[in-house]
Amino acid sequence: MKDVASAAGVALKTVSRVVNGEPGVTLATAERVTTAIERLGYRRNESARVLRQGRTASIGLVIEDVADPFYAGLSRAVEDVALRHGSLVLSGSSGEDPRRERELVLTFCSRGVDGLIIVPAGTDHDYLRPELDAGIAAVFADRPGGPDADTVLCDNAGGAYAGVSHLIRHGHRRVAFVGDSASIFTSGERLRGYRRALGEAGLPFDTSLVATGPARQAGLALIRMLSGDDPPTAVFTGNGRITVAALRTGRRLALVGFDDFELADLLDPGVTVVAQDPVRLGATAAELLFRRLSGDLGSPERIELPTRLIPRGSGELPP
Amino acid sequence: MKDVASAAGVALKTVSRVVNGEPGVTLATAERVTTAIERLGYRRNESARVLRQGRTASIGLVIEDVADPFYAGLSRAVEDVALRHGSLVLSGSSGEDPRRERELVLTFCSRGVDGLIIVPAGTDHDYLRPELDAGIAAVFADRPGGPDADTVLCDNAGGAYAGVSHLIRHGHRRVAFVGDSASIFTSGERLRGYRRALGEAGLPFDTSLVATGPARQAGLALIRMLSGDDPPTAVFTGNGRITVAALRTGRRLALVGFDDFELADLLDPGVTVVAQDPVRLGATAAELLFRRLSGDLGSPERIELPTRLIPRGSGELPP
DNA sequence: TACCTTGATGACAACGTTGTCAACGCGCCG
DNA sequence: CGGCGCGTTGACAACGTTGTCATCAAGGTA
Repeated sequence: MKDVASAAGVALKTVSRVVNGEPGVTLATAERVTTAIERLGYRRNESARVLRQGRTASIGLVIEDVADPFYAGLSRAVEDVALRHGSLVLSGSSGEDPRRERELVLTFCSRGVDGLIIVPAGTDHDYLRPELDAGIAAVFADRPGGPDADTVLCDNAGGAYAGVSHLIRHGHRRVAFVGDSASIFTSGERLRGYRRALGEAGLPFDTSLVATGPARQAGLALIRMLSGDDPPTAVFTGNGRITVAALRTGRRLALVGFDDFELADLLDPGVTVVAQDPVRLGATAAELLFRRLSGDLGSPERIELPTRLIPRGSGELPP
Repeated sequence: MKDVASAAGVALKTVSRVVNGEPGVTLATAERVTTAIERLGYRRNESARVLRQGRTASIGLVIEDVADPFYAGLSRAVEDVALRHGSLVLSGSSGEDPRRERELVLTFCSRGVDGLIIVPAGTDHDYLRPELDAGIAAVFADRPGGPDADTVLCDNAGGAYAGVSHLIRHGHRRVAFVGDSASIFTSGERLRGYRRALGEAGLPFDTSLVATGPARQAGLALIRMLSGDDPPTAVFTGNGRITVAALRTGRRLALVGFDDFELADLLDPGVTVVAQDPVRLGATAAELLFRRLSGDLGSPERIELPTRLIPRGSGELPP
């Protein structure tokens, strides 16, 4: 910038004004400056600008794994909203590791992000306190981050309730639940919906029909369950990866899965799912974040997005 | 930092030393400083550090669309490698728009990224010249960015050749090619492999068997082709989205698709594909970038990763 | 005792930008 | 013709950090 200034024969500040489109510069002067900028290939140093103004026009996004289609859709939505607000996105995958989540968040903060969108891996977010006090906004997505934090969720319990009820309506009395570790919020909620559906139908909650854990392990548990005596006649799977694991067992199962996935309709039978909308989730969280950033100081919001049951065949198989 | 210094009763520089683990500070002093840091919840301002040292420990990643599983895998790999090198990743989706690509790249540069990994949407990267001269490293991935730029590609032509030859070996004489717009590098290369396979088998190149364009449009073209007179007996699809579009035509097709996808094995028949390895692509590009960043000034490299034919049934159907 | 070495600590400038305020020239009004 | 206001421009400080160099005290040596 200094070089540009001397090349154009003006003061630093004038160049700054031109670069930022501030008023109070003659057309002729602006012209000279612009020419010099072109000629020298000058680009503003954003770090310095950030240092000076304290605003970075960037937000941090911490998710579990970009390679998971659910989070990939969410990412893209966040990115698009950020772009519309002139912001960049720093993103990182926590891989369900609370330590890594924390590390990412703090790194983002020290880089001066204006706000954060976090899919929390851990449950304790006290480490964020100083940052929040310092005015960094944060929105939690997919899982709650705390009682007084902005949060955007899917209706996990309701979705699971709808899916399991659907199976029961089709005549099933023994419906298995195969899901993620129950310590994960979404998984716990879905299990809750499952129990509620059973309860309302007057069916017992039978722990021998419940398997939780990582996808592969859950798949094995399902196989054991199916080859035991008095096996379930239908299965409700608690997330996309586990739905796929269930499909890989190779059996023709009455099945409803939580989370939609590409090609679900092309399988035989088509896979009935409870669909979430990751794009809407990401967009909603991002919009909320930018509302906060532009000064909305209202009390914390907790938004719950609806899910949608999509019947495709597997959920309508008789016992 | 100033506050910490006065709280601990030391000079600014001493705090800086402690924060950076520099030698030359008594244990007692360090202790006092650390305590003060804890108490005040101090975090180093990375922007200022960047401004001072000119190094940001962050790289920029420009891809076509994070929501596409191929790029999602690539992203995750880049992220992991960057993490291992203590770097952050700024990422953005260009959506095949060269203007947007340029905008993203320049924004990243002005934020002072140390290097870039670019899946180029455009063909002209002259706008990068000033940045490259300024010492920012760039690696192009999946598509070449220019003759003298580091590039990591998949063996597109070879993969397509293998896939089409596979169909021919199974008795097909009329093999259609349905792919992306031929102006996209990967698509052009795959078409080249297709022609080579035909040529080597002594089959004619028949333009009525070639359809290119966006997925939906290509799908429609395929349907027209199949219901014409003298239809193809087999189809080679040029990317994942188009493979899916072909599957959605609902016909039992002899089919080999470029790019693997989840559940390809669960369809009936299983879908034979030419698999690329997005994770390896991303990791290779990132490793190359970090090698450059750590001072490797060798001449530009062009790395071509192999593809792998995975027979699953659809590619082995007879004419 | 005087001098030198060593290690700890601090003062200060610099990175590139922008906000603040002053200076300057010009035309207008009284 | 003098003073005033306005629009343009520039000088300077500040953002928070780190690199450079100076300072200072303690301890060892001649």
